[in-house]
Amino acid sequence: MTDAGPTSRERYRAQVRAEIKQHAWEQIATAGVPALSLNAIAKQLGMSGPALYRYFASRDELITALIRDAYRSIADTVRAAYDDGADLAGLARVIRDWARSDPQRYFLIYGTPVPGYHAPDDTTAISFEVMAVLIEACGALGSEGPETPFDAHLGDHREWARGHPAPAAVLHRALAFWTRLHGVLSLELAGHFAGMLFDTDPLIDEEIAGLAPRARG
Amino acid sequence: MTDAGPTSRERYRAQVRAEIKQHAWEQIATAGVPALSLNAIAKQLGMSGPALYRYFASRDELITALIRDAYRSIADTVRAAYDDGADLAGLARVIRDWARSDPQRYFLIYGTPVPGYHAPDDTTAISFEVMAVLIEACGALGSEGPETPFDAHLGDHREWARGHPAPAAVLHRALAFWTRLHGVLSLELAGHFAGMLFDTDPLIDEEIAGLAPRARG
DNA sequence: CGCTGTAGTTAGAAGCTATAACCAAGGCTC
DNA sequence: GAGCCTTGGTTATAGCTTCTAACTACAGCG
Repeated sequence: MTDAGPTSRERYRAQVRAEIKQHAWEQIATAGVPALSLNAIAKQLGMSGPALYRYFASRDELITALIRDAYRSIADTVRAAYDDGADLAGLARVIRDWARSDPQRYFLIYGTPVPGYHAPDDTTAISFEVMAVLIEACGALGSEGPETPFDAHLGDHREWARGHPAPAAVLHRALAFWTRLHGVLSLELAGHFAGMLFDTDPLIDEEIAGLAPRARG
Repeated sequence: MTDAGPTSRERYRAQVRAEIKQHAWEQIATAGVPALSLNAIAKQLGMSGPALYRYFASRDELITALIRDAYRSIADTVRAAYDDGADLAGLARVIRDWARSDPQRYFLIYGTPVPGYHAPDDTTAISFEVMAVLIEACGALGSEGPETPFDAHLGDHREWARGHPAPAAVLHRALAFWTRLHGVLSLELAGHFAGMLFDTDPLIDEEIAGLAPRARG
């Protein structure tokens, strides 16, 4: 009992902040980030306008908190799946399920960037957690086959992988996993496949399966 | 001289509309779509507020016009490159150059969707122009190799390609070209490779080169 | 010359973010 | 327990936004 834990005020504050974020997610899911209104959230919570600024200093700070939570959520999801023994195909499946469960949350991370905005450092750290899992999962596939020029280039610039000691071909695969999955997923979620009545799951599966070493020789 | 051509009023109107869009593009490029302000544009043009509504009925209508122009621009760019003899690698190059020249314009088409918004029909028609070029360019690669299950699935659902008679494997390749290129490009333009000091061009080149028939067997 | 339609104006409603000033109540210290 | 001080809430207000309404002036056509 050296630390008395959160005080009742702290607990209340955390509770209200959570409720605010909850309503914010609902607004974003139904109308997108531009329509997010602090005023409307305050009314929904029964308090009037500026009271909300006691909990979030600005609209940007609220959105930043949402972005942080989104990163945390996908990183935990990917980590949990990997610890449960998921391979690359399995990781692709949990990520696409995560994205489809709330497309606007996915786009909050991977969608249109705001020119001025710079994500806080800790979110890039969380983002690397995901990349670390991908690299490990790609490493399980082995790395025979000749090294391409781009492999060598990546091997010389592995600061983006925090200097991860995996073979360059593995880094390349992790990167391609990310870009291929995002390519299909973001176009699908953005509705660019609307009117295209095919099933996107097999496309994702094939794109990911194509990352296996022999297919890249 | 059966048609007297545009009257001076029509020419003036078209001119002002063009100037409005010009300023809108500048605002979007520097601050993103959410910061687009009709009021600010009107002031920049020396007219006061509501005058602008004589030219665009609403903010949404202006944005829709910009979206239409963006689609028109990329379709013309791709078409011109193809007519100049560009292959898939060349098409990838012109598209990525087009996107990098104005990332926010690219994201206006392929970025975060607004939940309620539905693009007008003619833009999807323009979008198909691009797809038609991609399908033709992919057809030049030939289509030997076994047909995958997803190939067959695509062949049965070719309404998205307006019933284009290309072999299913070719349709598949055009689709993968689009998703792979968008995957790398959108992550790069969104800044998710910031801090990753490698060159993305070779990654795009390899992803596109990997579409060649023998690599998919 | 006169009429009509168009381009512009100002005023104003409703909404937003955000700040300022104020008030009530809960918890900590003495 | 009394008093103070932090915290959570209020209302008022500034300044911005989109957009409508009502009005004016002008340009072009018959």
